[in-house]
Amino acid sequence: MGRSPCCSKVGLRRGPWSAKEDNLLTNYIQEHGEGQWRSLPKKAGLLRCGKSCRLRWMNYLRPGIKRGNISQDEEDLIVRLHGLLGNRWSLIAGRLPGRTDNEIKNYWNTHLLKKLRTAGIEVSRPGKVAAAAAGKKKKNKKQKKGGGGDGVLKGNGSEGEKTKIYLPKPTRVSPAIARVESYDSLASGASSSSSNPGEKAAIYAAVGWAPAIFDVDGAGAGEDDFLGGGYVLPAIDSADSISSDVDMLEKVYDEYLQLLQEN
DNA sequence: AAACTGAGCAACCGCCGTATC
DNA sequence: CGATACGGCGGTTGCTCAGTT
Repeated sequence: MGRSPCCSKVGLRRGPWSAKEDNLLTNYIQEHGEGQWRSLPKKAGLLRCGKSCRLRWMNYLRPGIKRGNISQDEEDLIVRLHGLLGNRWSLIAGRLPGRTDNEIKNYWNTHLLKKLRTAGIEVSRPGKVAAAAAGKKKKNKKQKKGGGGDGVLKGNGSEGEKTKIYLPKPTRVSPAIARVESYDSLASGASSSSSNPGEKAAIYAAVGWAPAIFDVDGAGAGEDDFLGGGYVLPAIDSADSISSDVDMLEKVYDEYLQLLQEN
């Protein structure tokens, strides 16, 4: 389908927002509510494109936004949810009140990836993002897309095709997820509408990371390691290592179910 | 003190799915 | 039923600033 650019860009401001622009936007939205982003800038007297306004509002001006100081709990949750959902930042953000997808994405790319790597944990990021985050960005401008960023949900593996996988519908496969102790302690009292472990694994499979996302690094991270060790991506080394502790699985699964319901 | 380097983060870009016409 | 608008998402870029040489 054809689709015109969101804005003509002609005569529109770009770059950092000024306090005045923030005010204009905030005031307008407080009066008229969100939505109609395309026409909003004009009505609000902003020389910005609608997308830019939306982004600014969603990420910074919206009431209840927390900035910075991501707590250990939040960090743990991010890691777990990332294991579940992959780079679905908006979903992850949905589980962290006051946090935005952009912030979480940035935090992941700048802090967590580094932390995981420092802990000897390899995080596979099919496509190119890994390079950008690890070795530090720049270059390769405009090789965007087509390479598929998110290997977890957008399939693709490492080549160019796009095989998109949408929110999974559970189907049965055999459970196979490695236990990661720290996650037991992390798992916050998940409800237990849960059920069949096989079904759970199926969901992981459906999301695309099963069963390899969590894989205990044999050498093991000690308590001081990130998350107490255990978050190891990506490869399944063996079926043995993904033995059958379903405890963590159940908890995470419950969360995941909630996620599905919420969305 | 200046130049250089790298990390962090705000913002942009392009694509997608859905709604509407 | 196709075209377009819209909202949203994830990946990437590029500016800024702190740390290092």
